[in-house]
Amino acid sequence: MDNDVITVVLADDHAVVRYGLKAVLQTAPDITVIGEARNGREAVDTVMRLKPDVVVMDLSMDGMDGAAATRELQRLESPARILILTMHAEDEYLVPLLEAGASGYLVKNAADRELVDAIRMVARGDQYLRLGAVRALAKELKKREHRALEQTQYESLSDRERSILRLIAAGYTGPDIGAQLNISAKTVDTYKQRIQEKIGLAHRPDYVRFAVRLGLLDEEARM
Amino acid sequence: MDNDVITVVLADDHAVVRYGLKAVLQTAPDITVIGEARNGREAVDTVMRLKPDVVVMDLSMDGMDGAAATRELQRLESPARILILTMHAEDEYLVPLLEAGASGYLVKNAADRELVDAIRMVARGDQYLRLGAVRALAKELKKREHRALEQTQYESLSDRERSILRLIAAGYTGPDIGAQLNISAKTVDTYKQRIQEKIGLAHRPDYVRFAVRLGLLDEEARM
DNA sequence: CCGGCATTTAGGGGTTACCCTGACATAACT
DNA sequence: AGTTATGTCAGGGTAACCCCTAAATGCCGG
Repeated sequence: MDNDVITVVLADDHAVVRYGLKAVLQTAPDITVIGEARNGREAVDTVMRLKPDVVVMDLSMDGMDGAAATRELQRLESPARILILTMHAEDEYLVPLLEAGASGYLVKNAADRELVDAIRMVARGDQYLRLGAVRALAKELKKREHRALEQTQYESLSDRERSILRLIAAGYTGPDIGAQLNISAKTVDTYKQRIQEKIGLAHRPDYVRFAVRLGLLDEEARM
Repeated sequence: MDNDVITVVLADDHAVVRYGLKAVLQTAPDITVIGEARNGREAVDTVMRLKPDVVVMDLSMDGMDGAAATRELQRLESPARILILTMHAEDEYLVPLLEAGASGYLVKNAADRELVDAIRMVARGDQYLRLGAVRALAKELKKREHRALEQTQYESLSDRERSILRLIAAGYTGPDIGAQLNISAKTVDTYKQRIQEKIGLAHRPDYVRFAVRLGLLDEEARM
């Protein structure tokens, strides 16, 4: 857009972090902070209004988070480059962010210099990724695909089938489940067969693994 | 120590956060930042050298974390007051921190004003706790006690008994377990009874809840 | 040194749960 | 009106579960 100054909008729900980022970026004469946002919603509004070259966005914000805001921002006509900041090296968030259209990914404890470099790189249109992030990419992609498949399968079940799946995984017997739901044990049998036909869960270990991966058992076990 | 100026040391592994904190604290004339540290180890050294009134410490730092550094600092002759900063409202860390000797606990997205107030309070010797943190305290204490009890119970079992417990919770039948461990299904029955006698797990749902709370199922379900 | 005590192993027999096949009712969508 | 999805239930054979009893091993202490 302009070859002289890189305009930046900061999005982070912590005022101290925004102060710190501004302090760092003031040391770079070719970078100017033209706006700030306290959450994803504000970030979208501010970016639409100010049209910066780069958005420096926190990964975890209340309300609309960094990933959702990134997706939203990519819908604009001339989308800004987006550089994601994250507190720790949580590579499991990398894939959906890149899918959402982020151009870079940086840990907050990186050197000040690294932030400035990253902003310049994404402003030029390059991607900025830490070493190691790329390695985690392939592994993570596979895991997410499989988890997404299972989630879809789970959602394809009817309400009753989902209840029976959860209760079987939690270890209840057919008759127990019938008593809890006020239906016959024989009816529970039928749901078991439908679940097997639909998503292939045959024996109890299959149920338990499936439920653990989708986090269905955590709620039941908390006191 | 002195009734005029509160001396502060900042400990956070993110330079941007330290910049931001300094910017906020410069607005308070009665507070002076006299030192900084990038991790728990440095924090201990710096505090021993400078003897500040208050240490503002990040919860999560590489190497020695905030909790460990807090414990360390409490060993000094005239220990500084310690104010813990945390990124999100993770109340589960509250109890060990207070045990370690922290005087206050503050989320980073709190208003700037709140940080200044908190520093003044802990400098006076008062405790600063967010509302809700105290409420979470009793609940958290109970949960920890119960979890510790269950962990002790689990460790009181023999190796074989632990194996059978995990496999039952994972959903395997007696004969399946026997085949996996090369023992008779009848032997598995015996272990079930012993587990019931020792820690009171009678039916499968008891096994599943127990195993979920101790995290025994997570490893099995990961692909 | 030997007699409890914990651990691992196993069988018999009664009760219960599981699996498969088949069936019917309602609502929704075609 | 016919198909599909969903919720409900039953019968009967096979398999698992539960309770009681009991053997062999190994270890620690009187």
